[in-house]
Amino acid sequence: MTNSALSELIYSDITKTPADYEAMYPARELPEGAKVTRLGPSPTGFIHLGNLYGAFVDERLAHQSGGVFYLRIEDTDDKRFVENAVETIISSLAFFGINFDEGVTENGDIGIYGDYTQSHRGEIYRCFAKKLLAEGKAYPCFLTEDEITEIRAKQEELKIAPGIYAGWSKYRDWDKDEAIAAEVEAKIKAGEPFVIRLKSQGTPNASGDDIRRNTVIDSVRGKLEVPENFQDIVIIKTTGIPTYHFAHAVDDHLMRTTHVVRGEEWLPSLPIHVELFNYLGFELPTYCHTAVLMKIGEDGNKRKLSKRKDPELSLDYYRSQGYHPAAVREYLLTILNSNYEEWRMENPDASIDEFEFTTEKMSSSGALFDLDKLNDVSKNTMLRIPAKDIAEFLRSWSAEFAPEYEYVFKDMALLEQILDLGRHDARPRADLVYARQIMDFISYFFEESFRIEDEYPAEAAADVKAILEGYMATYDHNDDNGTWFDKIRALAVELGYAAKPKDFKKNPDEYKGHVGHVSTVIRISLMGRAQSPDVWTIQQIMGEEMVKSRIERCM
RNA sequence: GGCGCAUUGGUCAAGAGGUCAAGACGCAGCCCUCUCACGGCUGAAUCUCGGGUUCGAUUCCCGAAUGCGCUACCA
Repeated sequence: MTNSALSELIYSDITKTPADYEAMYPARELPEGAKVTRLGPSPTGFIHLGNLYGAFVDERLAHQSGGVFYLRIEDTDDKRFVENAVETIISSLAFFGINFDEGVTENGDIGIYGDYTQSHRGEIYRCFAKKLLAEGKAYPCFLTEDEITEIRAKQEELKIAPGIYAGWSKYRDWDKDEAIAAEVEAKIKAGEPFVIRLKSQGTPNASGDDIRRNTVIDSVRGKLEVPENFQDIVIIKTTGIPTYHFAHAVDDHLMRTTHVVRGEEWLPSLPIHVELFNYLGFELPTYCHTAVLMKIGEDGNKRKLSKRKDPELSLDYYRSQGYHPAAVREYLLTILNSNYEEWRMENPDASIDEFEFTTEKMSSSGALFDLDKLNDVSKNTMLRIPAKDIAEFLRSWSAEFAPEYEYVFKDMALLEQILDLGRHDARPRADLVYARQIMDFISYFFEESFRIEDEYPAEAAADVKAILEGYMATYDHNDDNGTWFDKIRALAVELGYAAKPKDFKKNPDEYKGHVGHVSTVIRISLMGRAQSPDVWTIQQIMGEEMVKSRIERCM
């Protein structure tokens, strides 16, 4: 039996040839330098910050170069499928501003390079597997799980590399032994299960200078000396479904991907991919192996690493806390490109599209996720978003994650005023970080959530009634900020408090306290807390009626 | 165990064979100030370790340590 006969025996149903697919999926006509990238999530629906991080690289690379960014569903692992995962993936990413030009969408595929779901592409993979079989670059392997375990045990004993490679599967060299050839043929005809393995040309267990290496340029890491592969890895599983490695080679070639962005956990399998592309006669894409994002424990600053299933790292966590997508994007960019932050300081109002993102500026060591930094970036980002937009954002956030705040959105014009408080001053306030925090920050504006949280300052506790009565006696809602405060100062002096904090500090024995203490009494009566933005401005937003009723309530 | 990748303050990081080793977040103090925030100033804090190359290494080389990853018919 020849290789070709074997390939026919196994894949008699495959009538197309690789050339047919090459013709079906011609090279893309794109401007010079345009990059084609893809995101290939498995459909578990679980997206974390790390996925977003990688997706950003893909998205920026493609859209900055006038290229194409497409979504391919990598569902070759049948055990992992979760219902509605695709919708979740698309909507989560869209929420953070990641949009695809091509590939899988909620309403079917877009683009001529499909199908974009790997489980629908079986025929294509088998066609290329058939080609490798016919060329003697792959072989059917009937080793059972038990046999493989046995082989592994033996290899461990010998202290050599585990796995199936030259010398370990008798099916590898079936064509050199008539008995095995006959066995293979009989097994296939009998319908026994088997996998297709790559027949690697590498030298097993070479060491030192004997290891042949290929030079691959990684866009993030620079020059990589990739050792040659010698493992006969599985390319088609018993189920007829390809492994990631094989699907990657076939898909990224046929879909004409130019840049493969993936986490550094793929680095060890790069040798396999180099050999596969080589065998298949495909041009190697440009790889961008990104560093993995790690996490810092919220309790203290213990260094806690984290991969998947960490709720802290889940995208939904940030959505439910109410971080604005622009803030998360901004944060990700600052850790993605070391020169971004600097650029942002120089171009505070520029669109992120104007920033030239490069893979060379990416760090090759993993960054720890830093919540403090996110919060800082967020409050500055919020400053650039109009109050009207923030109000809308909060409303949709509340509808999805925190319906208990419904009352906040009864009067959107009022909410806008509240959110804009102090944001247009010469030195604008940066109080707004994320939705949950904002809800607390503005809670005193609403009767539903107003409550007295802080105690009156000790210096003025005895005079609360006098202060509030004095305040009401001269209160005029039409006073301007200056007049209003002059009255408080006068009241303070009248009651035996220093007009300025400095006076009190100099002669603490001459006064009960200072204006600050007096105004804190007013502040607490109105806002329930000792710290807040400017009282006069808040009063203007609250309106005369609410001001008076709150003060009187405390008298 | 083997292999791969990584290693500049607490965190993110710039950086070049000779620098007082940028900057940001966080922290501390001071200033501004009716509180807070904003802003300003100041400060504490870093080149993982050991060899080598060199007149000189944080920077180049080699080891080690540490961390992470891979070592599947998972991706």
